[in-house]
Order: sequence, then structure tokens, then C-alpha cells
Amino acid sequence: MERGNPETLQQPYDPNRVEGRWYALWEERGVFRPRPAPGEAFVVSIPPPNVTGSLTIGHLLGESVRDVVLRWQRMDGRETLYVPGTDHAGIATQNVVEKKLREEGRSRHDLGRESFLGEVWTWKEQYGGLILRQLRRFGISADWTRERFTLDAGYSRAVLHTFQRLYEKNLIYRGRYIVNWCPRCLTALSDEEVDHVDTAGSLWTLRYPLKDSKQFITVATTRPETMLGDTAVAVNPKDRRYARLVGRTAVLPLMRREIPIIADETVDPRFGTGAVKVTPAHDPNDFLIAQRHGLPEIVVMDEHGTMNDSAGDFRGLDRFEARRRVLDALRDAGYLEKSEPYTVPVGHCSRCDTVIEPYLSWQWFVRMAPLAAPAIEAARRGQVKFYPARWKKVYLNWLENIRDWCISRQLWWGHRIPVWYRGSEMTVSAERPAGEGWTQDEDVLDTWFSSWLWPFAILGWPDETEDLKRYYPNSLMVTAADIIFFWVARMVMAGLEFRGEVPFRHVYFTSILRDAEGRKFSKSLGNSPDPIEMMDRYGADAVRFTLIYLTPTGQDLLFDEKRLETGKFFANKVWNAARLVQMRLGDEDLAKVRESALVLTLADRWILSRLANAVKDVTRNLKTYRFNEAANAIYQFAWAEYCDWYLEMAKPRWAEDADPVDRRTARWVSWKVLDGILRLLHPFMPFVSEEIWQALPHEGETLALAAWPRAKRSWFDAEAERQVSYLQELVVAVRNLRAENKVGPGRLVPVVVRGGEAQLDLVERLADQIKPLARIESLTLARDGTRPRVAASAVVQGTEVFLPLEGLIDLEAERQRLAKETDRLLADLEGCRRKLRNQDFLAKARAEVVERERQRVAQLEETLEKVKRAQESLGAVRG
RNA sequence: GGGCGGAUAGCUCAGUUGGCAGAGCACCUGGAUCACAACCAGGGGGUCACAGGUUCAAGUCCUGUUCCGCCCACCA
Repeated sequence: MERGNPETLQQPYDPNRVEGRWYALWEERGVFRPRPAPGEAFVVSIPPPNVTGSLTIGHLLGESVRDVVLRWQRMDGRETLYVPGTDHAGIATQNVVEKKLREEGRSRHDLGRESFLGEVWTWKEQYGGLILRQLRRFGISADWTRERFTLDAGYSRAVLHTFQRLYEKNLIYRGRYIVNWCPRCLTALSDEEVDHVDTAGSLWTLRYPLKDSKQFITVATTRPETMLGDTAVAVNPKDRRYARLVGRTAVLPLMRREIPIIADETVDPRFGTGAVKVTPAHDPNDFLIAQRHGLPEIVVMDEHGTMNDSAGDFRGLDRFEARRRVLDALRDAGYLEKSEPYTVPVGHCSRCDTVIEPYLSWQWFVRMAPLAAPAIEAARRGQVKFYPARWKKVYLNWLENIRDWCISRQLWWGHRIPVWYRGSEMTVSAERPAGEGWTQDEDVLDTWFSSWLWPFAILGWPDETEDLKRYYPNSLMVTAADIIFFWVARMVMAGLEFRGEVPFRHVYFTSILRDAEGRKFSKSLGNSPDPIEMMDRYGADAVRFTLIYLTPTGQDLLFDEKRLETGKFFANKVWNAARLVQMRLGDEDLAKVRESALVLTLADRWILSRLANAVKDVTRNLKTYRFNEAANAIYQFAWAEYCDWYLEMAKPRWAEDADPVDRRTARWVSWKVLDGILRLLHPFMPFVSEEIWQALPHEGETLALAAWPRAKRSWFDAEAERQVSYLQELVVAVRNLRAENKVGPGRLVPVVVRGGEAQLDLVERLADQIKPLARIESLTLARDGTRPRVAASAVVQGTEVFLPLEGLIDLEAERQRLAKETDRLLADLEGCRRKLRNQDFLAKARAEVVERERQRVAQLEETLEKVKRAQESLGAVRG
């Protein structure tokens, strides 16, 4: 056993002095590496942060949750593994480096693909690891020897292997479709990467003249500039209004192009005019119509959103300028019938917020329906479970309506698509094919096409590594619900497809943190507190504890930095309790003391019982992912029970002249319970708990590997809890009488207690503990039933407590207080009696509930009687 | 258009099989008592959004309403 050094616990607690000290030791001792243990290992992985990212408060919440579970499981004897890493984040990273180049007056095209990628790698090496370095400071128990990057060599091999395998199964195809195109990032995006924002716009009604006629057919549109690419007008075949026009020809205004009027069932006769302009190259619906009817596709915009040569007079204009000009031209020529206000959901690039353009191009897609089916099954059967459970519905709804996934990106930074072309030949291969003349597909893969492999790619897949066998599936995924589609659902699909098993058994969704106004924390809003500053000011422990303590299960959390005081002050409280205990420990080696050599007092039995309760509570709440409840249970036990009551009751027993056995018992129990608190606290506050634990008697190298406490059956003691709660009420009553009568704590008071034999015996036994707690000078047991003539009084569980302070108490105030108390008692009593008069209640409520009500009435009556007598006796005194 | 969540003390939120409404912060009173003023002791403060219903009993279960918030959706 190592002895604690009293010098180490200085006041007040300074996290900055302590927190730097333990991480290196934990790492050095391999605490964070898996330690073989029987049973299934507990495995989690980081949702890999973007290499461009900086640490946010949201990351810290996720890390806190993960680390709490990990450290708890590790202490509980499980083999644990936490794999850290980062995501190459294709668009985000390329944007950052391109921006840097732009500031230097260069573009990626000046550099060329190879040297641009060189620049990105250099940038990545320099800044890419920042978040992970910051997370060490946060104390996360990650196995850094297994750190991964989604673009490292092994991971890349997994990604390309995946592509090949899905291609061979005909689950990947190349096709020419309308995709979401960002004219600023110059790449296609998946549907999930587009944010729709309801925007006030207009619905314009246009007149298209019929060929060889003075008549028009009118169409409605929200995007008039696309009319330049119209190749038809469509109506519903059942729409009698237009039946005679189907088959005729309209003349496209401004372009003078003759276009057919066709019938298609997808046209809604009730919307607009019932006739729709068809722009196959710029609208996904129109594209489908065009395919069914063999219409030509005319692209009128280039990849920058600029009108091209097919746009006639409007060539060279930006798309929004073109809209204005087209409207002007239509209006001038009499083709604009009307415009009405209309709200349009406008798609924006989730990366740069540019308005998305539907764009016709060749892209690679994953056929999702066959992958979704098993993922749906897995959730339905409970092979993967969600916490909170309601997310299952969201997950299922998405998978049941899934659409094919556009995975090609017109970027350079990422996994280059392993497809090679030579003339009309095409082959899929991770390596350059043998022979001359092969060129590789220019595009890279969507970042999420690598992330979805994370739970097994980090373990060495596609090789059948030992890690893969032992640590797949992972146990738990902790993440925010905003990436349930991007990532969670896709991981389940990938896991089932490539490993035949779900990637993790449980998914826990953390709260989304918002500022005081309820806005999401974001860099662009500038409302995000700096996590590093928070750690500097409050300590990593405090941040961890507070976030966990505050986070409601499955609800968003309004966060204010000041709340971190909760954790900071709590750390200080535990620290000071430890100082007290340490100072009074004496020389004896407490870890070697036998419990049989101790004589437990009521207070000892009580606190051990409460500890057993706390252990049960914390553990149960951890098991059910009610982290805030778990934190709350420790907080309450440590502060409101151990510090506020037990330590205060133990103080006199530590005195030099105290009974040696009792002193030793008090020392042992106070140490033992503190040790239990530290163990329970360690997952939440690893640094301060380790620091204290090391300074106290302990066995083992580190608290991180000490055993999670078990609730000892023999420690539960209902009788002790009952008696101490009486004691507490008694003390509180005396304190209350003192306060009401303005008797300062400096003045010791005499107290008289009147009551039944058993209770007086109990008070007598506890007198030595009660007296200092309530600042009592003399505690008189009125066994003969006499009562002080003039006194402030209160009733506690049937006993009367008197503060005989003739001349000192404020008689009028005391009378008022008693009157108020009487009113309260009468109201309560009436409520209870009403219940007991109710025959239905007596007949139908559970017997114990009725019995409880009866006892309550008896107690209230007794109390009322005593309060009345106090009033009478006070009334006899002239005040 | 569909789906989900929320409404409890001045604020932020707990309230896990229905059985006496809780915590932290803020507020008021008192306090340098030898672990802690980052503290201690005491206190005030609630029509549990609204309206119905089920039940002996509802913050809790059911229905509806009103406000917030979020997600999904190609009616141009």
C-alpha cells in the first residue's frame, strides 16, 4: 500500500495543477489499451471529427458520455477499447486548402492534382491532429496506438475494396442523372448534403403560344430562367381542359423553339394551371418525364451556374441575373401573365450554403434498396437498439424510403474512384491495370462512403485481423442524431453487407447543445464557447461532469458557460472533504483494518447503507444510459449526505480524547466511503478523483484500474436510515427554531426534548452527535413529561423539541409561526381524512397505500395536538 | 403534406411500474465554527400550457386544443 502525502492536497483545488499530471501515467501504464478479460469486450469508436474541425462543446459532450461508459466498464472488469481517429472530410478540407491558396493568389488548377494533394497532406499533418490532441487534455481513454484516419493506407484499401465488391454485385452503377450540384464547390452532392430552406419566392405564370394559333397554353414555374431549356409542355392525360391540345405544338417564347405538348400522369391538374413546362436538363421530375417521352435534354447552364451557349441571348449571365432578364423579356413580349407570392423550399449546399442547382451529369451511384432491407430488419428485430428509442422510427422511415446514393464527387481530396478507362473499355481495380493507355476516373468518393465502414475498417478489415475478430461488432455508438442518415444508418447497412453483422449493438444519441437563445452552437454564428478556454477556467473534470449532469436524455440542452461552476465547485467540495479526512486519518494503515475490529455506530451504518444505495443508483442509471441521473446521484450522496451529515457527525469522534476503537472506526468508515465516492466519481471526473485517491491509502497503481464498487448487501440498513432521518429532522428543527428566533450560531442553546421512551433513548444515544450539529449546549430529556414554560417549539416525528429561551424569543413571531403551522397541518389533515372517508379509496387502493394514509392521519393529529399545546402555553405568557 | 419532441419555481431542467411536486442557479435572512466563502445554516417561491376523459387516485395514462422547436417530403 502506498501512503498518501498530506502535502499534495492544497487548498483550494486547482485543476490546472492536477490535470496535466495523470494522462501520461495512464498512457504509460497502458490503461487505455485493451486488457484481456473474460467475456465480450466493450468497444466504442470516435465519430471521426473532420481534420479541418476544431473542438466544439458538442464534441466534449459526446466524449464525456463515451468516456464515462468506458471508464465505468473498465473498472467493472470488462476489456475495453476506444479507437480514436479523424475523417479526411473531402469537401471541407479541400475548401480550407483552396481558400488558403486563394489568399496566396493561387488556385488548385495552377498546382495540378498531384501537388495540390501534396499541399493538402502538408496542411493535414500540420493542423489535422488538433482535435485529438485537445481530447487528450480532456482525459478520454482512447487507445492511441490504434488511431486511424479515413485516408490512411489501410483504410483506403478498405474503401476501394468496398467499391469493387459493390460494383461486382451490381450495387454500384454509373449513370447520367440530375444530381444536386453546388456551383461553388463544383461537385455533385448527395441528397443528405442539401439543406432545404423555405424561401419567399414567386410563382410565375407564363404563356406559351400555340403554333399556328393566336392561343396560348399557360404554365406555372418558380424558376423562369430554366424555360430556356424547355423541350415540352406536359399536362395530365385525364385533364379534359387540355385534351384537345395534347399532340399539338407550342412555340417556346424567347427561344422560338417548337416544343410538343404531351400527356404525363405525374402532372397534377390542380396545381398552377395544370400544365407544366418540361426542362429535362434542369429538373429531376422533368428529366423523368423526358425519359418516358424521348424528349431532348438541353443544358442551358454550366457548372458555375452561368448560362451557356444554349441559353441564346442570355449566355454568360449568372443564373439569378438570368432569371431577372428572362422575366423582363417575357414581360416585355407579353408572355408573363402574372406572378404571385409563393414559398419555395430552396436547396443549399450544407458545406458552403450556396444555392444548389439540379444538374445533369454522369455520376456513380450506390443502389440502396438491397442494402437497406437488412438494416431495416436489424432494427426491427432489436439487433441494433436506439437510445432514446424514438429514433428507431426516424431511422426506419428513412431506410424505407431510401433513394440511390450519389457517391462521386468532382474533387481531388479523397479516395479516387478505382475505375479505369481505355477507349470504350472500363475496368474496376484498386491498382492501375496492366497495359498501356489506361486513365483513371477523375472523381473521388463521397467522404461518407469511407466513414460508413468505420466500425470495421478501423479494425483492419478487409483483412481478418485479430482485432476484427475480437472487437467487431462494437458495443456502443455515441453520436448526435443529426447524422443518423449520413452515418448511423449507413454504418448499419455497411456492417451487415460486409460483415454480416450489425456494427454496434446500441446507439446512444446525445443532446444537441444550444445557446441561451436556443440556437445551435456554430462557428458561423460565433456563439460557440471555446472548449479550451472552458477547460482552462473550470478544469476538464468540471466540464465533463457538468455536461453529463446537465444533459437531459434525448432532449436538447440550453447551455450557459456559467453552469460549469456546478462541476468546478463540486470538484472543490470533494477535494476539501478529502483534505479533512486525510488530516484525521492517523497513522494506522486503514486498508489493512479488519471490519470485525470495528464497532460501527448508527452514523456509520447509516452512511454505509447510503453508499450502498448510491452505488446501486449510479450503476443502474449508467446501465440505462441515464447519465444525468447517475451524476446527480453521486453529487447528492457526496455532498448532501457524506459531507453535510456524515463528516459532521464524525468530527467529534476523531478527537484525541475519543474512544480509540470508535476513533478508528470513524476513520475507517470515512475513508472507506470516500474511497467509494472516488470510484463512483472517476468516470465523470477522472483527474481529481485520481489525484485524491493517490493521496489516500489505496491499493493498486491507478484508480482507473480499481474495481467498480459493488453495493454490499450487508451494508443496506433500513433501521439506521430511519433513525438517522429522525436525527436529521430533529437537528433541522432546532436550527430552524434558532433561525426563526434570530439566535446566531455563536450562541449555544439549551434544548429540551419530550417524547416516548424509545425515542428519548435514541436521542440520548445520539446526544453527542446532535449537540454540535445544532449548536446545543445542553440536551435535556424530559422523561417526567414537564415542559419549559416559555419556549419556541417544534414537533418532530411525534417528539416535541423546545428551545427554552425566556426573554430571548420573539413571542409574537413564534405565535405567528405556530398559527401558520397549524393551518398547514389542518389542510393536510383534511386532505387525508377526505381520502379515508372515500369508500372507493378504501376498497380499491392497495392496502399499503391505505395504511400509509391512516398512519399519516394519526401522525398529523398527534403533531397538531402538540402544536396546539405549545400555542396554549405561549398564550398564557404575556409577551 | 407527413413525422417527432417540448410546455413543471424568476432561469435551466429532473421527476424511471399512477400514490405527500424536486435539484442547481437566482433571490431573502444569518454566519469568518478548527475541510471547504468555490462554504455553512435557515427561508420564500409552483392552478405541473389549456380543455375533456380513464382511475379510489393523474405532472405521470388517453383524446383534443394552443404555442415553441426539430426532422423528412421533386406538386412545377
